Amino acid sequence: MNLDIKLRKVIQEAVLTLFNQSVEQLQLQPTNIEFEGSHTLVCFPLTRISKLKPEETGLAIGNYLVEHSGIVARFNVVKGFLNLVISDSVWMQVFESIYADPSYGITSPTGKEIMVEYSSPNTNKPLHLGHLRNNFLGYSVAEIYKALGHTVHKVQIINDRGIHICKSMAAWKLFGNGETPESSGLKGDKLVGKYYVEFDRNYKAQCKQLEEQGVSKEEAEKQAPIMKLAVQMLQQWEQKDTETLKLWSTMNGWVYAGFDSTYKRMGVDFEKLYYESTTYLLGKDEVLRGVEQGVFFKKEDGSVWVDLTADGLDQKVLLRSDGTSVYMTQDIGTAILRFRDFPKIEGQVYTVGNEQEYHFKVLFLILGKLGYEWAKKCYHLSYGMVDLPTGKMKSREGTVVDADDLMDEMVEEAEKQTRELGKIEDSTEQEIRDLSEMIGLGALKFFLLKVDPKKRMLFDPSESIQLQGHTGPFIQYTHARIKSILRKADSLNIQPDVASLKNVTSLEPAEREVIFKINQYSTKLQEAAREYSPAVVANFAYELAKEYNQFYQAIPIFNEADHAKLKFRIAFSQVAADTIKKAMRLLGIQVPEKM
RNA sequence: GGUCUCAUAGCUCAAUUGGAUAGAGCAGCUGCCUUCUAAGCAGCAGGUUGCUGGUUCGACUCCAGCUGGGAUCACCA
Repeated sequence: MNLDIKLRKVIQEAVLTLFNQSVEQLQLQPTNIEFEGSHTLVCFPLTRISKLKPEETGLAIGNYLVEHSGIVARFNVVKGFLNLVISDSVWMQVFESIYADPSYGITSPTGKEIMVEYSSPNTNKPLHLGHLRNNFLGYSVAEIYKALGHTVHKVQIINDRGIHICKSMAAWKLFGNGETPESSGLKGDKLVGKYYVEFDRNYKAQCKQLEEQGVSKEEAEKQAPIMKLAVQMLQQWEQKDTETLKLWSTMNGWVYAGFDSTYKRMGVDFEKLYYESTTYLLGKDEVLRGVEQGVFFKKEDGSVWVDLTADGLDQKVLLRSDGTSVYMTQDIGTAILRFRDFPKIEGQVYTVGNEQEYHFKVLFLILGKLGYEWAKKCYHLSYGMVDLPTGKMKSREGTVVDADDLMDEMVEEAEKQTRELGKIEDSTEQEIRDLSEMIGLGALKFFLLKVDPKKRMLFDPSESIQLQGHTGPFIQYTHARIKSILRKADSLNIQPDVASLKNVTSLEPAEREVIFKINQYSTKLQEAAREYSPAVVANFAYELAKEYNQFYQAIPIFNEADHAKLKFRIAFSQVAADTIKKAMRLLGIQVPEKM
């Protein structure tokens, strides 16, 4: 049984015995470093029950625990805080149970299913820094839920339809001269992105020219020939014009090939892809059904609305007067379709930036009004924007940080530092490149995941590329370091086993700290899932690595004369490395054997 | 303007969800490689938690107001 749970139980027992009353909630927290002990009971809330001063309450409980618990060796009371010292034999038991359990931290299947949506880019531009945060977050949240025994379906919706892709198509048709990814050597998404920029450039020039001829701004924006072409192509697309459809699917195909290689490098994956072009009509029936049921209403011009003023929001349009769908309509259809495809899922997690908070509030309310119980189990994993030192990323100002370029830079920097440190002399060129890839991506992922998803964050390229300190590579390094010890132990034929652990009766403070951290793993995992926050896992991995390094620096392992203790330290290092690896895996970060 | 949200060391982030003297990293300064990997460890310095009130044994955390950022409120996606 988990130590914290055990401790809570005996404290509850103490309170019941001493004060003749039961308590549900106990405030148990880690002890501050300046006091002796590992667990601290906050006594203030208990004074109502004990009818004693906080100090006296702590003293009474402390004495009881030392005498009856078999867990607590001694204690001290500072103000209203009862600091408990857990006996080393108990710490050893905790360690032993983790060590002996090969599936520690892996929960058996719960039978619960959820869906996680992430990425969901438009198909007119390459992926950028914002998508990286999105992808790493969504992927990691999915992995965290999997680790807790849930079945998770990773999906995305691809916005392959609409005026944005038609803009790229229009520009390509006018200026492309048949250019392809093959002919240009450009990645497909980059090529299509290039024509999107080309569209914008020409569109602006045409607008300006028209305005100089005396046309009003609004009129110019409509009349610009290139825009007229894009709009015309959208209409032709909707009329299923063969030639337009062909170009559309060709260019989208280029984009998907480009995205695929980027996703592969990022290490993210999807079980199923939803395409807007195939789902955009599905919401319409549901909306019309809603009109019949009276949850929506129709205006005189034929447009359909939902009234959310009772929920503190306003009225939203669901179908245009010409009967066509809006974005919201599509999302209604897609959500319902997903629950049909995966009938066992309890809910959905939408990994989408916080600028769409209002949209999802409305979406979930509407799904609830349509009578879908699962609407309550839908969650918008809303994350903050990634800012640059210069402010927001603006495509028109060319300040967008491209995902592929950024990964290249990070890996390049990792390789540079790896070679400078010169620890890899016996490695092949290929091994150095693989290692650099692992470190560069580890740095990037950790950087984006260590921050609370809800908060907007700053990406300063010069600082973000750091590989020391509170970073992924620091943790990767700690893992590699431990592996080096394990290799040495193996070569010395030191084989740790459960039996020899029984002969270890005392622990060094640094060892206790590491066991304490490792013991927190499952609690942290649950917290991360509850909060939809990989940052909890990231910071746990960092703290564990930090604690281990302190142990590593303080205690030379192989100098130990006591053979049982030596074996324990090898076992202990093994568990630390495994836990680091497991935690990092949930972030999508690999750890090396050597670095 | 309405609604939502954020503000913590010079910079980037934490703070066990109301608990002790608010912690890390980077940047700066000082030590530690003849011993298991110095991408490390130890230490110094750095704070009126945006401001003003309130709630209570206790507030970075909750409430109100103010200041300053950001988002959102389209028959756009």
